[in-house]
Amino acid sequence: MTRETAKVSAEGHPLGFAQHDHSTCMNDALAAADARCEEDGLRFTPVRRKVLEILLQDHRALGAYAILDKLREDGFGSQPPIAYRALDFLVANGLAHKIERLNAFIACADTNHAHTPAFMICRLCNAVAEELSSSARNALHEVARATGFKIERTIIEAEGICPSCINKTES
Amino acid sequence: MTRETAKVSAEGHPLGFAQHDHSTCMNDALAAADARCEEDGLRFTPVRRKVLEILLQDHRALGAYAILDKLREDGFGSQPPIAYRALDFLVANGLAHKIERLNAFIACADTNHAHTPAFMICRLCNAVAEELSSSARNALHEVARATGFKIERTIIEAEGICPSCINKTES
DNA sequence: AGACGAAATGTAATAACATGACAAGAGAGA
DNA sequence: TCTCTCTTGTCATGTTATTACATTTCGTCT
Repeated sequence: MTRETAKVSAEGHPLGFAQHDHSTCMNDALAAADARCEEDGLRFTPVRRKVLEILLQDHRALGAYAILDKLREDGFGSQPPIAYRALDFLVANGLAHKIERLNAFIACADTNHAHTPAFMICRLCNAVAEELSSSARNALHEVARATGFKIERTIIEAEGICPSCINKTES
Repeated sequence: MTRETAKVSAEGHPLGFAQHDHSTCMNDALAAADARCEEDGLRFTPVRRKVLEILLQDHRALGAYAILDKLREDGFGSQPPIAYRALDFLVANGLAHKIERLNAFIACADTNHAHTPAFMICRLCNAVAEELSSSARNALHEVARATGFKIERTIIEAEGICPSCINKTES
């Protein structure tokens, strides 16, 4: 996987590797974010909203600098901290996630619950699926409890090939 | 956690957060690596061996540039690819692991088995414990199978506070 | 409304992490 | 020895992330 394809890959079905109504999903997510920020007294400022829009629009993991490019196009500031601060806010409040394997960010697929999901990353099409229930996290917590380690955050990512890419290579 | 402490932190008990006989553990690991490379027809060259020694010596996660500094001190080349190539070799052959959360590398704590362990990362002392059995990985594989996703690599890391740092903050 | 403190933003500079490209050297087998 | 492959040395560059500080915006108190 080159860095280039990581940034501009044109394929894949990120939301659980399944097709969906994109404009609806975007509007819903933004509305949910509005409601959530309102409720929690968070300031959902223009940059923050814009970054979330960008992430939702692309619907895949995006590097901070890719986001920064889009911000610039839309007349926002273009220095790295602009993007990183907005991303910090979104991640801190569960509206987006960081994919450590890719050093990239993705909009949260389920704003309704606080969660630390698992991710499945396709190395061919760069689609990223968010796995919400994740029994893996529970398993990890059990191990930690046995060790006396206090978990504050879990990072669970699987890298491999998504169903749709498996089909393509088989044919 | 600053980048500085990440590089030179002086405390912590990385091997499962437990104390151990360090020189023995280092010699054993190097001997095991020698044997393993011999067996598999791998070229365990001086740079590669040196990088493994550095990782074993520090016994914690080390960034590529920290390793590079030590290589330079020992008369090896000092350009980034020197370190990255050796690290690639070690990681590819299970002699070291990359901690994605830290963009850093750590010597493998159990060279005898091929494995993809889980890691517990203390954000106070930067100790990293390797968890070998990891039922979390099994759970992840089950989820993937249900989805039709083909896992090639798993990344399971927990960030939090290790037992010894919990004790310190309590007192 | 005016003053104040906290939070957020704008901007420059720099640090930290990682790869590409190509030349030169070392080892294994014909 | 020739040659092919793997490894190393080196320069250059690309990518990701933070520090520091000035400025603005926003809520709140009076």
